[in-house]
Amino acid sequence: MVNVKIQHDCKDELNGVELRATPARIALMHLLETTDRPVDVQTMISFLEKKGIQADPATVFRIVNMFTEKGLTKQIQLQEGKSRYELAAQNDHHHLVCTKCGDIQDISDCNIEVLEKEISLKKKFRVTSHSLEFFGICNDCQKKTS
Amino acid sequence: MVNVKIQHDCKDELNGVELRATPARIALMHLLETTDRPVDVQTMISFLEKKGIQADPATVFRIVNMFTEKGLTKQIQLQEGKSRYELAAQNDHHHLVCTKCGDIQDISDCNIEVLEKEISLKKKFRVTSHSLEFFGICNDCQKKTS
DNA sequence: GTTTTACTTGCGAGTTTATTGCACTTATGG
DNA sequence: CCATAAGTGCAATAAACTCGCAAGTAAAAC
Ligand SMILES: [Mn+2]
Ligand SMILES: [Mn+2]
Ligand SMILES: [Zn+2]
Ligand SMILES: [Zn+2]
Repeated sequence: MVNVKIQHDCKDELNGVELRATPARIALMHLLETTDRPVDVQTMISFLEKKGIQADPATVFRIVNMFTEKGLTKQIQLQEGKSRYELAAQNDHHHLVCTKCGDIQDISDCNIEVLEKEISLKKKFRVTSHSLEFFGICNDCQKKTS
Repeated sequence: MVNVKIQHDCKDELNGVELRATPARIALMHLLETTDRPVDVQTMISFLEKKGIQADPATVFRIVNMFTEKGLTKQIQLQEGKSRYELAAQNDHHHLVCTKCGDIQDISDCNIEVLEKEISLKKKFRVTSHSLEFFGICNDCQKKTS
């Protein structure tokens, strides 16, 4: 009974939101499920290439837009002039971005919700989402002599 | 003694950071000083045109980069795929971005510093800056029947 | 006030990120 | 297996932004 669950192929996730399970989409879902940081389109293209799936940039842009539209992924922008994508299933969290090595870490348990409520009341602004990012130097980079 | 202080020409601010006071720079400093929301490059170009100063986009991009480098302005990105700029002299604050009309309001007094300290300790990440934006529907847009 | 010089700008070319139309291909349901 | 709707590749296009270089100008030196 070893290896009964060989490796799921994301077919269900994709068909579940009325998207066809194409090689590129399956591979990208795997990538997103196994990566601990938000992924940009260029990284996706390289990843697909390594897997033997050549995909046109236009296609990958269309895929991530679809994924986001269907609620599979969340699009985030970390002041880089490009978008990154991560699974929407993850609970609300934010990021630590190292301005030296580019490392991106998740942080949770920021009780921003408290702030949100204050804003709703004080400013009469109906908050639907927020983005909070911290920039600085990660632990590793602090150790490096530079 | 009316109108003794005609209208200051930002020459001091500019020369103070070793930048020459050119017409475009002076006009843009005025714009930034009198606008209550972060300004993007296209808006700057239109503004200059209205003032009779035609400026090449490359020049305006260079100007805002210089301003930011010299510490006159802060560059911010509100998930729009482009940068906006506001005076760095303003105290630390964040923004409410209406996803309907594009309105941008300032918010201050978010004690993010508390969070920053926690992160420094827990994650050993040296925070140098942060970005916090709330997206939603502004008061005016809530009233509109849509 | 004129000259000098370093700083600025305009222009053109080029890069990166992203979108769109259209013909061709493929996943999916029957 | 077939039909068809959905997806993809390719080419064109667009917006944001950068860079080199020649020409222009602000500021300082005379
Ligand atoms: Mn994340
Ligand atoms: Mn502001
Ligand atoms: Zn780092
Ligand atoms: Zn609004």
